[in-house]
Amino acid sequence: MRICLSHSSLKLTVMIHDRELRSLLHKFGLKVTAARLRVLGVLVHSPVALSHRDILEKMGEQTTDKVTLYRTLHSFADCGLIHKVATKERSWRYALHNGDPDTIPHDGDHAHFICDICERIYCMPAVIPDQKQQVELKRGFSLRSEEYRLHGTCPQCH
Amino acid sequence: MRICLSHSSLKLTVMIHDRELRSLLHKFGLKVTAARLRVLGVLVHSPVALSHRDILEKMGEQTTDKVTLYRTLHSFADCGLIHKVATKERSWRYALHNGDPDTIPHDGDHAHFICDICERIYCMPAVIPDQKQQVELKRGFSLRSEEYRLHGTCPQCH
DNA sequence: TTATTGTTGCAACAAGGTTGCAAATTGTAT
DNA sequence: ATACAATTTGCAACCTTGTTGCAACAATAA
Ligand SMILES: [Mn+2]
Ligand SMILES: [Mn+2]
Ligand SMILES: [Zn+2]
Ligand SMILES: [Zn+2]
Repeated sequence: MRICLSHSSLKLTVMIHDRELRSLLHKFGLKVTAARLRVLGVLVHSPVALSHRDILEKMGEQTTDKVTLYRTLHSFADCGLIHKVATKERSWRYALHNGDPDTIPHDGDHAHFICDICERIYCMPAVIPDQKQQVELKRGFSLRSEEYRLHGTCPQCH
Repeated sequence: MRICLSHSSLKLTVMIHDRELRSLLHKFGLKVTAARLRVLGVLVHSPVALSHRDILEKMGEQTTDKVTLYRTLHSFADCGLIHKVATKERSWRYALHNGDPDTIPHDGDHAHFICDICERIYCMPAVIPDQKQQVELKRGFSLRSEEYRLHGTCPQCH
């Protein structure tokens, strides 16, 4: 089965089968289980970030319990295998962190762009507070974390 | 009853009673009803943004049905009387738009700072995408809206 | 192979929010 | 003041997203 691991950059295309998925789990220090392989399989084939419900539906026959899926997604996100992005509607989307891992670290604060049309989620460079904001921060605000989400139309949908 | 309408700026202090609340509702084109007066009364006396549950609790005796409260908050937010700010935990907080209305328009995109300690929500100046982001946008992304939330410690809690 | 530890499925629960509808209330026109 | 149309309210039922506790089960390491 042929799939594109990096849909947004369209740089590398690889064969993915059980073997690859197992080693991916290994690489992130996760035990290899049937449920995790199935969930990872779904994520790896999706160019867009999926909701819990989306994933459950895409699993079809091979479905898991919904709680197991929540727990699986948590462990994937905790170890950095996937990222978890909040939507406008206050629910979560999950996707392989498929940008260039060197330029877009999973754990650092970075912005996400969500396309109103195709719903694709893009990682954007880290936010650098502009001058005005820096002024505000100097007035006695100290920053611990931030969430920056951009909505609009992506290059593919223009 | 003496309350401070603008807690964050601490600029003007006014008497608020039924009369003022009614005219505030009028000003925003809303029918004056008992429920709205009661909800507005709670919001007007709070220096911090409140959740639906907070408001219900603060209404005590004079409580309304929870659905009525949701609907009331929606109409307040729709007409710009209050603003509705998402928290990290994916729930909503409601507060009078009590910054300087000239510098911080309700409807424009602006950032919110939420204090981890006191939970106060501050409106911050509009976000100006930094250079890197502008580059990304020029690459074919077009921006329609954004949500920018900052978390940390506010001046009052230092 | 077995022991240890992490993972799964199930049922029950919880928060936050919405829908449909009948009854009550508001603003307005007479 | 009265009547009317249009909104608003309360209630019950429902929905979505996500969590908890627990017993059974499976993956790894010794
Ligand atoms: Mn990301
Ligand atoms: Mn605001
Ligand atoms: Zn798109
Ligand atoms: Zn504070």
